Amino acid sequence: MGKEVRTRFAPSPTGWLHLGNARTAIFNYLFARHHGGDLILRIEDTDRERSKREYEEAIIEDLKWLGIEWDEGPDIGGEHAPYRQSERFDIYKKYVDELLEKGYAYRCFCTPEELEAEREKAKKEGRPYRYSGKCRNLTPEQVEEYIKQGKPYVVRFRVPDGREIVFNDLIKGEVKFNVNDFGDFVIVRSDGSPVYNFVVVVDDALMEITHVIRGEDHLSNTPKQILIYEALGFPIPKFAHLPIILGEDRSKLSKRHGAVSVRQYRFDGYLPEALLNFLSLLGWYPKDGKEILSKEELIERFDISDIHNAPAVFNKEKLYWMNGVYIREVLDLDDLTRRVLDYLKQYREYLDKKDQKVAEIILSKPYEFVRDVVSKVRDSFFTLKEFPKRAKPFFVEEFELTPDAEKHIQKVTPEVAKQIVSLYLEKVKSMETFGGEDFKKVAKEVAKELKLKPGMVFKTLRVALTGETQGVSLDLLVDAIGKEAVERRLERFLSLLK
RNA sequence: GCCCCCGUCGUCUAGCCCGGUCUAGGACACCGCCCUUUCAAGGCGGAGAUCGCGGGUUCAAAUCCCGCCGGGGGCGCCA
Repeated sequence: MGKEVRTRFAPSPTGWLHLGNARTAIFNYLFARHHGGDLILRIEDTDRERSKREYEEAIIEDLKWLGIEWDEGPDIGGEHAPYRQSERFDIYKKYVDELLEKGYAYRCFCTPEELEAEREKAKKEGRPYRYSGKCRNLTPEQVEEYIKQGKPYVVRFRVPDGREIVFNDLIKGEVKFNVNDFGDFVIVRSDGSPVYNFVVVVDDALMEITHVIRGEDHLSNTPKQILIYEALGFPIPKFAHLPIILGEDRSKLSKRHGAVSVRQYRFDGYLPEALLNFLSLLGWYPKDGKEILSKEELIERFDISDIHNAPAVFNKEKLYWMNGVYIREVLDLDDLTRRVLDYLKQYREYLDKKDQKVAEIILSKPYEFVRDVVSKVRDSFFTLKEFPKRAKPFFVEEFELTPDAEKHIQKVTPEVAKQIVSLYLEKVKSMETFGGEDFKKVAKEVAKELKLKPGMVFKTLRVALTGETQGVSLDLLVDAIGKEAVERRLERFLSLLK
């Protein structure tokens, strides 16, 4: 109670968690934690048509996955429960009654058709549409009569004439609106359900939210909300409107731009730490310029006044790079290995057919072996999804030659390839032990004895051992799979040549 | 149409509030070289922004003022 900072994230469960909303959640989280305050999760499901419980669950799961923690919410409760707006209708009703009683709101019996006509007319005359105020001054008797007749009605907020609303946005600075730019707006629908602009105010006030941090698309709603705060006698919180995230074509990021949900990135093998880090840097930058930051470092450095106020284009290339940094530099080996394994277990279906097979093999191998492979290839894959492709040579012995590999064999001629591989195999067999450090030495011997360029020998051996013309260092591969596997593969390759 | 927000390399941004140290710094992407059996990673270097445009103010402007242009968001019984 009475914490100095309380923020909230209030998604509506009409789809998966969108990157833009995720960033809003992150900023609310960072801000709250930086100030030792609380974050409240509230579900805005007043739109019964579009809200779905499964989306709510998905959003909660994605938020948790990202590493965001809240102190009160529908899943954990709290002293301001319930946290789903659909369960708070009684509360809203009380405040609607209060507004009605005090004259701040009134019942409007206009039909959708009438309103549509008003809108048309305004458009034709080239002036901005505003509700005419037709029902503004109905007498109590008229209202009673209409109600008795069973006429449906909405409740509208009575907007005072000519008021200028000024507020100091934490990001935008001083913002002014003239209340005449919008007419008396609806706060309760004809089906009795209250509308967003009204319920946010009631909830934010009752939940003692001190800082409302949300997307810039809500900026023009703010004056309406301030009017309601005032009418209800609630203290007005501080507002901070985040610049929105744009797609490559500089329009608001949406499905058209491809993957825009947190979940999609998860399926694509992104790490939550990387996504959190990246999203934090969209419109905000730490003073010391450090880009790779843990959650704790982000919390420590986060300062809302450093938020850039121009919209930011979502640059997936950089996210991709950053994910790679987390894979090769940030996570410790066991952690990384665990994540690779978990990913393959859970999201195998998102891999190519070929990679799915590789994934199965990987999952069948002992943990230590997989970890060893991960340590050897971690600087060459950028998403978890790419691991099977990169690690394939370590796991698959019955491979086919890629077109490039095929071409290479034709180029050196199958005869010479056979010579190289046979001689190499012979040498390996004659050795007591054969490890990564021997690989190069023996290859050079072979090149010398056959009077061939070392490069050609190496490439041929690569094809013989992996079926590919490029990939991990062969000494690392040999180290991991061991002498016997090398012999098996070389023999198999020779048999393939026949 | 009306209201509001925004405008530094292709992109994310530092600097702008408190004019000079900015011949505008960093990161991603791009190009080259090095390392290397290949790819990747890594190291080094390069190219890339007359700070949207035009006027002022000033000895001096990315930084202050004005106008314009451009981009975006909002104008619902959606949130």
